[in-house]
Amino acid sequence: MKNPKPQTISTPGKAGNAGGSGGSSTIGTIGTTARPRATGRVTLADVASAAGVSPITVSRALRGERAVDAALVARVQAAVSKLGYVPDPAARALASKRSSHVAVLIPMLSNALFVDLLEAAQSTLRAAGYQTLMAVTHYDASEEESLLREQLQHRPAGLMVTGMERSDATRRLIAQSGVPCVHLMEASGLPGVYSVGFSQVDAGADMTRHLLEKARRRIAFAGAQLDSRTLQRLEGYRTVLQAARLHDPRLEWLNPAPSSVALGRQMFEQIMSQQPPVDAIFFGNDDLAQGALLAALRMKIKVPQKVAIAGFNDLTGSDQMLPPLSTIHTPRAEIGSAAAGMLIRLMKGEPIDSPCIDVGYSLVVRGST
Amino acid sequence: MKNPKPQTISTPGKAGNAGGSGGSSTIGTIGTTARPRATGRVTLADVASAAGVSPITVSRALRGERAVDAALVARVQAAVSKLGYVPDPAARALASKRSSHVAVLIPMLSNALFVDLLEAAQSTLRAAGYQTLMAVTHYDASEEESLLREQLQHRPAGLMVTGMERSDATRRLIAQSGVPCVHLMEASGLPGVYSVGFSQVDAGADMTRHLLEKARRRIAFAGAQLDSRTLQRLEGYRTVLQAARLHDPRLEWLNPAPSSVALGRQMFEQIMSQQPPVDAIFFGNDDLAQGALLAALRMKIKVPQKVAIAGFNDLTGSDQMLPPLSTIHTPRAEIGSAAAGMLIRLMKGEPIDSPCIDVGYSLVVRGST
DNA sequence: CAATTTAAGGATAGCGCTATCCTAATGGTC
DNA sequence: GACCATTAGGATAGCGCTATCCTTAAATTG
Repeated sequence: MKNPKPQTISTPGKAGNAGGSGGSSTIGTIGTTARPRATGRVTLADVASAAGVSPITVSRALRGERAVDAALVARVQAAVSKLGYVPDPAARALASKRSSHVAVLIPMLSNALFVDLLEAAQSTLRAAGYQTLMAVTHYDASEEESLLREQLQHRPAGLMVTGMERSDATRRLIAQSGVPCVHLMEASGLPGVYSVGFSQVDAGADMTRHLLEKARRRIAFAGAQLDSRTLQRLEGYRTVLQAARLHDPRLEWLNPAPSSVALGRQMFEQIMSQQPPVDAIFFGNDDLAQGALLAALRMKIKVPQKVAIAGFNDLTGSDQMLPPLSTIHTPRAEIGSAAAGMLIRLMKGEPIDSPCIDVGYSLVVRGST
Repeated sequence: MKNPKPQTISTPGKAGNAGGSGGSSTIGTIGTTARPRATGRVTLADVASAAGVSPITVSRALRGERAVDAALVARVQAAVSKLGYVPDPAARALASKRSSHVAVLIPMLSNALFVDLLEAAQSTLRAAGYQTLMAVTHYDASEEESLLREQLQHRPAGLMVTGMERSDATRRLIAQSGVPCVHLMEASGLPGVYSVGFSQVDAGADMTRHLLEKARRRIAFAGAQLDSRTLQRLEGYRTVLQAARLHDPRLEWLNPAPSSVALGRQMFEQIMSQQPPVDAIFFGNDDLAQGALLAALRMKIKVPQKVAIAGFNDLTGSDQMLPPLSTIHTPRAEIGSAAAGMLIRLMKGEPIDSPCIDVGYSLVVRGST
C-alpha cells in the first residue's frame, strides 16, 4: 500500500531502471549505451531465474540462513549444479562485512613445530569453508603488530596467534577489532582469552625432574632466547632445580639466534668446553638436541653415559637419532585442529565449552637420557 | 546532449534517488525509512569529501592508475592519513574483478624444501601488496585439482604451482581461468609456460657422475615415488649409468610413502640387506639420506668407505651429519622469490624478459661420498 | 471465525570500490 | 586561429551479494 512499486512505471528511457540489480542478463538489452561489465560468471541472479525464484531466496537457500521451503531448496540446488554456480567471496564479503579468511600468525617456518600446527589448523579450517592466511612474525613483536594490522584490513573472520606474549598495541588491536582470536601452544586461564595448548612451564619442570631421576646433578639448559615458550620451559627447569638446590645460573644458555641443528652443535661444543663439566643438557627444542647428539658423535662423547641430552617437541627424526632422543612429545596437530575447531565455533557465534583447552604433553624417554 | 541527467528531475519521494551511491553520508538523511548498513569504516567517499574531490579521483590518486594532478594527490594523501583510511579489499575485488590474493600450491609441508619455497615467495609477494594463500596437495593430482578449483573461485590475481606434472583437467582449469601462473622448481622451455627452477634431470645426472668419479660401480637410487621431481632425478641417474653400462634396474628403489628421516633409515636397511652389495646410494631427498646416515652409524657401516651416500636439496642439518652429507644444493629461496617477482610482473601486465628462469644448482661434496 | 501470530517469499537498497563514458580545459598542428 | 589530439576531473552505473523491511499466506488461538 505504502509503496506501490513506483519503479515499474517510472520514467522510460535509459536511466529509468536504476536500482534494479536483479536479472542483470535482461537489463543489458534495454539501455541504449550499455556498459558491459558483466564477467560472464554465473551469478546468483542467473540461478534465481533458472529456478524461478528471487535472488534473495537463492541466497537464503544456499546459506540455510532462514527457513526456505524444501521444494524450493531442491529447485535451487538443481539450478546451481546445472549452471555450475559458485558464490563470489568478494561480493559476499562486501555485502555481509564478513570474509571467510582466517589469519594465522606463527613465529617461524624453520621450526617444524609451527609448520605442523599450521597444517593441522589449515586442514580443519578448509573443511569448514575458511581460507587460511599464514603470516610469519620471525619472533618479532613489532613485525607481529604490523602483520596483524595488515591482516585486519582484510576483515578476517578469525585470528590465530602463537603464544600469549605480545605488545600491548597488538593486544589492543586484537581486542578492538572484535575478531575472534584463539591463542596457540599455551594454555592460559586468563578470562576472555581463548587458548589451546599446554603448560610449557610444567613440561619444562617434568623433563628436568626426569633428568634428576636419572641421577643427573649438573643439568644445563640451552635454548633460543627469542622463543618465549623456551623461556617458560626454562622457568620450569629453574623451579625444579632450585627446589633440589642444584640450580646454577651459569648452566643456563640462551642464544639470540633461532633454533637449528647447526646451533645445537655449536651450543653443545660451547657447553662441553666449560668446567666443571655438566652431566645433562636440556635443550629447548629438538633441532638443537639433534645437533648436539650429532656433535657428541663427532666428538666421541658418550650419550647418555657422559652427558644426557634431552629435547623438546619430539620433532621428526628425533626417534632416529643415535641414541634416540628423549624429549617431550607435544601434540601439535591436535592443538592446530582443536584451535581451529574452537575458532570456527567462535566465528559462527556458537557457545564454547571452555575457553582454554589443555591438550597436555607427554615425556618420551628414549636412549639419550 | 544525449543524456541530460534525467535523475536530477526524476520522481520525488523515497525511491527517487536510486543509483546515487556517492556521498553516502548525505543520502542517509533523505530517505524516510533509512536502512543503516554503514560499517562506521572510513570509506573512500569520506576521504573524497575531506579532500574536496570526487571519489574516483581519490581512487585514481591512490592507485596511480591514471595521471592525477600532484597537488590533488597530496591533498588526498593528507586526507587519507588524517582519517586513517584503508581500502576495502572486498569492495576492490568486487569492482575490479581482481583480488590481491596469490594461491600457492605445494605438495607437502613436511618437506622443508617446500616450506623454504613458500616463505621466500610469500615475503616477496607481501612486499608487493599481495596476500599468499597456501594450499597443500599432498602429491595428489585430484587433490590438486579440487584445491585449484576452490582457489579459482576466489579469483586470485596469480597462481604458483609446483612442477609441471598435473592432470589435464588441472592444466585446463589454469588455462581457462586466465590467471597468470608460474611453475616452481623445474625449468621448462614449453611455450606459454612460466617457470623458475632448474633441470632436475641434469642435477640427478651430475650427482650420479660424481659417484662414478668416486669409483662407485654399484650405485643405487632411492626416493619417494610420489615426487615427480624425484623421478626426474632418477631419469638423470639412469641415463648416466646406462651410458656407463652400469645400470641395474634392481638398484632403483621407489617408495610410495613421502620422504622422511624414518623412511630413509628403512630404505637404507632394506638396500643394505640385498646381495650383491651396493657401494653407493643416491637418495632423492636429503631427509632420506640423513636417515640413511643415522642408520649407517647405528649399523656401524662406514660411510663413505663401505657405501657412499648422497642426497638432494641440501636441507638444514645435512652439513651437520656424520659424515656431512654430499648433496645437490638447490636455491629454494631464490626460486621462491624469483617466481614471485615474475608473477608480480605478470599480474601487473608488465613484460617478462624470459618465461623460463633457470637458477641452476650446485653439487656440494662433503664427507659422505 | 475474526484476530493474531508465525512462517516464508520478495522488493529494495545498499556494501565500498572501480570501469566506463563524458566533458571541459589544455596543448599542438598546419 | 580553427581543428584535432591529449589530459585530467567527474558523473554514472554497476561488480554480485546480503541486510532490512514488506507482504502475503498459512497456522494458531480464544
